[in-house]
Amino acid sequence: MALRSADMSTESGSKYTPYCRKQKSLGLLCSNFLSLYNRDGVESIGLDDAATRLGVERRRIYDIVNVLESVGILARKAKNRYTWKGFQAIPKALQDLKNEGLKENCHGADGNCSEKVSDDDEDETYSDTNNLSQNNKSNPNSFRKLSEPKKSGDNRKEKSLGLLTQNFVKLFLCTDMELISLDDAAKLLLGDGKHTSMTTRTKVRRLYDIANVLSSMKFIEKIHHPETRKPAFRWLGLQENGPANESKKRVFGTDLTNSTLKRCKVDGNAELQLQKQVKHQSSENEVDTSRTSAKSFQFGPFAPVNVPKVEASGNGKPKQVIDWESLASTYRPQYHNQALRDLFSHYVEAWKSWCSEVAGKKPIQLMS
DNA sequence: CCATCCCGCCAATAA
DNA sequence: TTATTGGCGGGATGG
Repeated sequence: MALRSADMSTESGSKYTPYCRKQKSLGLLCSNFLSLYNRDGVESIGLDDAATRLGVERRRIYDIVNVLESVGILARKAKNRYTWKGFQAIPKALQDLKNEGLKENCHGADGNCSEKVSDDDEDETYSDTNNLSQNNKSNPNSFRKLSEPKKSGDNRKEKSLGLLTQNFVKLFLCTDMELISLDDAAKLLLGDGKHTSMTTRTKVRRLYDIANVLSSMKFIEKIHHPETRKPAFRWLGLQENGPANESKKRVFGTDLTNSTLKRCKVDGNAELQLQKQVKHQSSENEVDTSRTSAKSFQFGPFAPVNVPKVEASGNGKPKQVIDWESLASTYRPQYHNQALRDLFSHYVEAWKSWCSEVAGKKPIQLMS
């Protein structure tokens, strides 16, 4: 149902939709997802609900959810159902990842450790649904953890987006590499040299997906290698090193939220055709009329936060961080559902929560 | 050109 | 069986 695509028929006179790819990116979707569910008392998230409200196919929700789960924000509860853990769960999840990575690592006595972390099932957040040991005989391998079985005839779980995400993150957390290109990551993560062609290609594709999501959450950032000119990613999420207490101070760049509605390119007003069903009833989660007013933050009278390529906007300072609110508002999402409308106002709050709950500490640059 | 990565077919898995 | 999950790679988009 709802085969939605670039469709420009029906009226040969209207502005044909240009189809801006960025509007459909996983990064944007992630931002929207986060904004949508970071609200007050969200505890359970239904995949169908998410897909509907975000206006995307189910498949994309799986992508998002898998990577978010890898970082602790979500936890799978049941079929079609995830539990919202929130940003506060991130630090621990990352710490766990780091520990695991460190443990699994350091194989050889060599100083150089090119890790090949591989399988590792669900992260244990202790206080969690402890499933009963319901292992049936028909599952040969259920107990296996360390000692990478190089004969990975394993299930396809090894290739899951979630695991890839975790391993990717571990790379940043456990290695001294501060800049990692996706190509290198792919080679590193798929261990031995059994590829050479499409294997890497495919892996890199997945890493792009992951990187987009992680970027939208500001865990990583894409930059161009100074010398090599090649694009790579740098970790800028919170890192541990907080001895016992973490300072709850500022995080990444101060946000300046401008929620100026803006669109990507030509206005696509041909999107009302798919409004055949306008059921705006709150599908599943009851929408409580919580505080929606952007009380806390005032939108700075900011100009045109451009997005990726800063190109001399009216701003004199070339220093500029891109945060996802701006990002999201810049690319006018054309998902239907007017729930999206509130999202924008909630971006600010979401961001605030994120800042206060998580003690990001990498003192990345701040403008001003 | 080449880096990026969306779309959705269709196969594993779960109910 | 059907429904849910989600690898996987073609090929379009954007630079």
